[in-house]
Amino acid sequence: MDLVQLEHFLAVADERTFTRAAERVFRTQPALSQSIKKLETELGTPLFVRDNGDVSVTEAGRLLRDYALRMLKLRDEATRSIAQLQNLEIGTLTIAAHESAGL
Amino acid sequence: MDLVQLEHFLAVADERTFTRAAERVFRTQPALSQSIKKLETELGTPLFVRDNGDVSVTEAGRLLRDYALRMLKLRDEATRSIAQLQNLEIGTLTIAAHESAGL
DNA sequence: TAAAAATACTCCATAGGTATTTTAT
DNA sequence: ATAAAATACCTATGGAGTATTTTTA
Repeated sequence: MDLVQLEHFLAVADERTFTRAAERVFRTQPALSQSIKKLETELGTPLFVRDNGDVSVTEAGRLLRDYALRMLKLRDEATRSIAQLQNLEIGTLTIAAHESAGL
Repeated sequence: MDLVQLEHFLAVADERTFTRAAERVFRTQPALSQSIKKLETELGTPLFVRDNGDVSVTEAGRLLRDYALRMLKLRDEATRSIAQLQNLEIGTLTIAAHESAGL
């Protein structure tokens, strides 16, 4: 299980078709099918039911969806707060330059 | 950023040397150095300070550590709860077999 | 000098693409 | 007959290994 697989999984869960989900994550449909299949194999259970008309999420899929959303949200938070920290550091440097120039 | 990189990162943060961390995650030292470097490049900031004796985590590293722990914990939780769901389903199937046999 | 980290390079596993077939309505 | 998913096959990227060179305590 990795974060890219989880993005693929969420795309299919949301779009309810592999083709549309593939567009959303900028992959081809076969690539996405493989990605999902690999995840299902690793977890040992199907995440989607394909036999009827459209694609629907299984009970295991419903469970995973919640965790996936939380993990991806944490990743985004982490990225943003680290970027913000860098901005703060740059800001501090600027002020320090001002002060030493003034003295 | 992916979950494997985060495991590598946590190993270095804990062990405070790339060599020991590499053993812990069953990789070679150069592989681990590359893995960390790639993460640092992506985040645009160093995660460790190497210039003194041992390896210590930077401010950005301290931030990331918290998120990494939470993400990996969620992954483990997800895996376990899906596995548990499967056990429940197998249990249900067994009972159903019992009942239909009994009737 | 003796540790550990960085660098150079090589290789191969696999993620992802194209082409095609199968499935279902 | 059409649209979507699965399958087959191929290629290229990059993750990880071995060997070696810095680095620093």
